[in-house]
Amino acid sequence: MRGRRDSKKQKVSEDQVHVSGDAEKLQRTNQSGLSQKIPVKRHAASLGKSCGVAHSGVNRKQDVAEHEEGSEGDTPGEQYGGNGFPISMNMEEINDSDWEDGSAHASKYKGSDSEAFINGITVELNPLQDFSHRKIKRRASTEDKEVAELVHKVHLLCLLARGRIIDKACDDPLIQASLLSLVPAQLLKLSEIQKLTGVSLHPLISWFHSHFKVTRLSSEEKFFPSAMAQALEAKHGTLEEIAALSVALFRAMNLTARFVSLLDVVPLKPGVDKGDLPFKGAQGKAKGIFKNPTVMIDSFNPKPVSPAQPTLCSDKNNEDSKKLKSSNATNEINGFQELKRKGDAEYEMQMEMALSATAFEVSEDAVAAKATNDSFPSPTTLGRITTGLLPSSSSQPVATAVGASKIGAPLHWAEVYCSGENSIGKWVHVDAINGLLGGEERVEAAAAACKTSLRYVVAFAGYGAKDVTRRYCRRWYRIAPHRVNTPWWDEVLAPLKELESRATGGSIKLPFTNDSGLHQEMVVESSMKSEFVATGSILEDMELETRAFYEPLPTNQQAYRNHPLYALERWLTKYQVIHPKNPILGFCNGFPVYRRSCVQILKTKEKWMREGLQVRHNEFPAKVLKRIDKSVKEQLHEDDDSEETNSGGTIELFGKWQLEPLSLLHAVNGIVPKNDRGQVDVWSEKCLPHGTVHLKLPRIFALAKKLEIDYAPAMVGFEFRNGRSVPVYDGIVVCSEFKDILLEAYAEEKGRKETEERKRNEREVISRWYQLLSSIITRQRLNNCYGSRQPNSPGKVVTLTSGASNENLSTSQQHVEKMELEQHIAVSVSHSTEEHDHEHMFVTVKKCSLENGSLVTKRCQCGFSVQVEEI
DNA sequence: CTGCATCAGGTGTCTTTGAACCCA
DNA sequence: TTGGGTTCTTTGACACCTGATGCA
Repeated sequence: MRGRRDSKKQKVSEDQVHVSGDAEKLQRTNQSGLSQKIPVKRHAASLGKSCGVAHSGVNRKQDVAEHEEGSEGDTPGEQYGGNGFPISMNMEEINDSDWEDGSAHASKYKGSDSEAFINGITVELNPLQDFSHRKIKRRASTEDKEVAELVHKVHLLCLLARGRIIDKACDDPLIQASLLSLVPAQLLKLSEIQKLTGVSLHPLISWFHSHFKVTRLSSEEKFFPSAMAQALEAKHGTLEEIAALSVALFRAMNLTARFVSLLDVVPLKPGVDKGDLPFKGAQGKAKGIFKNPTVMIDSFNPKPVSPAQPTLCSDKNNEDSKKLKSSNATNEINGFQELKRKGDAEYEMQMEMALSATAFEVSEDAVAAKATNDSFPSPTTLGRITTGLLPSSSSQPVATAVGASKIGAPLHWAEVYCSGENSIGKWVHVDAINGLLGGEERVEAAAAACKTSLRYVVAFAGYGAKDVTRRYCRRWYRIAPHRVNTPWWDEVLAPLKELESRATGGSIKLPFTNDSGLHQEMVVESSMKSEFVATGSILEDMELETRAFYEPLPTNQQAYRNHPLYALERWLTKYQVIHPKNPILGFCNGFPVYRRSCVQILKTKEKWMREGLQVRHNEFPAKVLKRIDKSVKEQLHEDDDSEETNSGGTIELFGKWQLEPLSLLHAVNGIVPKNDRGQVDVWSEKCLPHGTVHLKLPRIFALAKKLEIDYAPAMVGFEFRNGRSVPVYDGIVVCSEFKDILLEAYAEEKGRKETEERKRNEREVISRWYQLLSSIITRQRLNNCYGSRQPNSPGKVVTLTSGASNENLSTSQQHVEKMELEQHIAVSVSHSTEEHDHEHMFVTVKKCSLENGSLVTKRCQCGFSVQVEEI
């Protein structure tokens, strides 16, 4: 509670900061010599309110509320509203939207408006406040999250595309040939080694490391192969270029090599780890994601520093190593000896337990790698690059602290396939820039030390790509939440993986000849290629997947919350249970750690039934929950003795291991088996009782009832309406034998209803026309008797002004009839008016019988006729 | 300074089976 | 009188996530 109270206090304080902060804006914008306080007080006086002067420690919102109340309808209030923001604007909105974005709004109040704005608000400056440290936190909305994810994905795709471009450049035959021409002859023998091992690569990497330097962090916007060629010529360039050159060299020497890139993508979640945003330091130049992530550190201290200390050139390391010793408590000279922190011992023990429990042996290589870890430089050492060639008068933005911390993050390196490693071969990490070999275990730590999160490590070859992050991370559970959803990523990589797989496996390399200095690459595709491709790729996949099994157990309980492999009982939800409770992989703070696969989801019988499953007989609930429900409470009050009520107060949950396929009831003698409510729950077709069908036709229940066929309403789900969830019904369930009868009857009934409806409409139309014509006749008679010379009557077409005449004439047939009648009436009336005083004498000419009477057609000698329906 | 444990609040998801009244 | 249709009113418990805080 204390913490909560404190946070509330802080909130008030923040409000005060807002006021003061805006006062600062006013101060900034009110450059015309106006005092900061005087106008404010003047306005306060004009309002006659004591709220005028803000008093430190008084809630600003209260002040503003009072202010609004007092200024309602007043001119000052209108000024306030008109200059700052509408007076009707909710102050909460103002808090949320306006105060936070100081720079944007500051400009809004410049000029003549500023004074009026100041008049409308009461502030007091607190010079002791440090506004630069004001931190306004806003919870990310769903939209923010979606946007962040989209940006993350786009950035990822851009970096993938970039990697492919670089990879393609590594295959450039000219660059490869040029590189080969530089390599000493004795090193070229490397290509002849049948069973290549990491160790055999040492001389080559050493040579490369001593000849090529990283001198820039960001590349110019230049076509990459050209930039690479220039770097080759100059023997220095960017990280990307030098790493790509190393890959090109390996490929030129007929080694199977990949260009590997750590994709430093913008965070997946909004507002997370903003310091790591690759483009943040670019001073808003909005070109970050398309450039090297370390672009913002272009012009850090140009003091010439020796290149990265290679493991293989250890004599260079001493001095820097000493610096390291003092600067990085976790590292020692080339030793990277981890500090023995609390929990490390437990970690080691758990690691062993996990390994034994998962029955996976740590390969000798892993042990060897661990052993060789001691020979790698620290992440900080990795960060050293040569910057002496940078112009001291660079106009590039000065590096930020955050950006600077990213210097030296391992972003690009190579992987060389060493067939001599293991019995099946192995991809070996080769960082020729830093002279590192087999240092995959170090990459994560080095990246972390340089504030670069290791989330995606992608290997490029053959214009394809493959995610090899697993190889470089030790704690996948930490990375996984920061990666994009797996299906999407897999889908993106699938075609690229195929390309990569084709390029890196299955080629048999013949001994090359080096005639007249020109390297002849002879690669003969083996007839077994496809088999090897599949095997090699799958083996690597297996290797990467297997790493998950010897991932160490986290030492903190929190890490088990969403750990993909391990689970603690305490983090289970109420609908989860551990089953079976073995093996125990280890302990965390005394709590047993289980496999995630042992976490079972529990559901009620009803829920399982919806999935076409039912609980086996004599199975006890895996878990029983107490239901705290209003209705149950009420029920308990009403009927304390009922056992049903007692059981209704709990929820019995069952696990998947207690289930069997749903055995549905059978319809017998045309009777549909129903539930307690006299209905059938049709969650899916699986839930339909045997021998029944679901007929989804409107009002078919009425027909079933009429035909005395047994049926049950089909409840297909629920919808929330009027504050409660109500069942949704769709059609009925009847026995299969009645299906055809019902459908036929339904069709027949439908036809009958349509006919009935049509006849009814016709009768209605006729009736209305009769009314119309009757009124016309009456009108005509009246005209004849009393107003035959009225100006608007003679010779005029009678228009259909009757309200009834326009209704029910929607069909085309009716429309035609109407038009015909109009003509008829027009002719008749016109004719009759020509006869002046003619009085119609109707003679019955036609009589036809109807259902409820007869239709009589009467015609006058003048040609005017009417139809009269006699009932 | 960092990482972890704990707590509390915000947010989103899942839950779920009327009753009164009118009218033909 | 009865059965069918319409209208009324607009949950709340809980899991999960996140930020704040204290502690080692």
